[in-house]
Amino acid sequence: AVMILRSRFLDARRKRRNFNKQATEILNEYFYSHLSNPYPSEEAKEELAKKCGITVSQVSNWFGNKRIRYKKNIGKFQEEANIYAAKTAVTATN
Amino acid sequence: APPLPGAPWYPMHTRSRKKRKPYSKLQLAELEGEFMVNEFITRQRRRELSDRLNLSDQQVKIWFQNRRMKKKR
DNA sequence: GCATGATAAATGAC
DNA sequence: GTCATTTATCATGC
Repeated sequence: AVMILRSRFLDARRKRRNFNKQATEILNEYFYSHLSNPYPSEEAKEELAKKCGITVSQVSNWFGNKRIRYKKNIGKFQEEANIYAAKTAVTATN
Repeated sequence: APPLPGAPWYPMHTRSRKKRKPYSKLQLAELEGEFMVNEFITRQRRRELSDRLNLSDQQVKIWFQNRRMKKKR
C-alpha cells in the first residue's frame, strides 16, 4: 500500500505541461542550427535551461525526444527545419 | 538554400537492440521490495530473483542500476 | 486523434 | 560501478 502511494506520487510529476512558445523557439533554434551535431554540452544545456525557464533535465528530455522523432520522420520536420535554417546563422562553438 | 542534413549524427549501429518491454506489476513489486532491503544486490540474490521473476540476470542487474539513478535525481 | 513532455527498459562509453 | 543516451511506452494537452 505504501509502495502504491509512493509510485503514484512519483508518477505525479508525469503530469505534463507544454513549454511556452518562446522556450520552444529557443530550443528549436539551437537544434536546427546544430543539426549536424544536435548534442548540446552540459554548459549549453544549462544556458538553454536558463533562457527557457526550465530545468536541465527538461532540456535533455526535449533534445532526446526531438532527435528520435526527427530522425524517425525527417519529412515531417522539413518545413520546420527550413524556417529555422533561414533565421539562424551558423555558430560553431564548444 | 543549404541542403538539410538527414541524421548522420545518429549512432547508426542499428544493432539488434532488444525491444523495450515494460515489466509486470508483480515483477516491479518484487524488485522494489528487494531494492528496499539493499540497493546493491549480490550476484546470488540476483540470480534467485531473476529465476523467480522470469527475468534474465542481466535484466535484474540493469534494473538495479536504473533504479539507483532514478533515486538519485 | 495526434503532438508533446516524462518515464521505463536497454545500450554503450568510461 | 555511474551516467548520458536510445527507444518504446505512458499520460496529458488540445
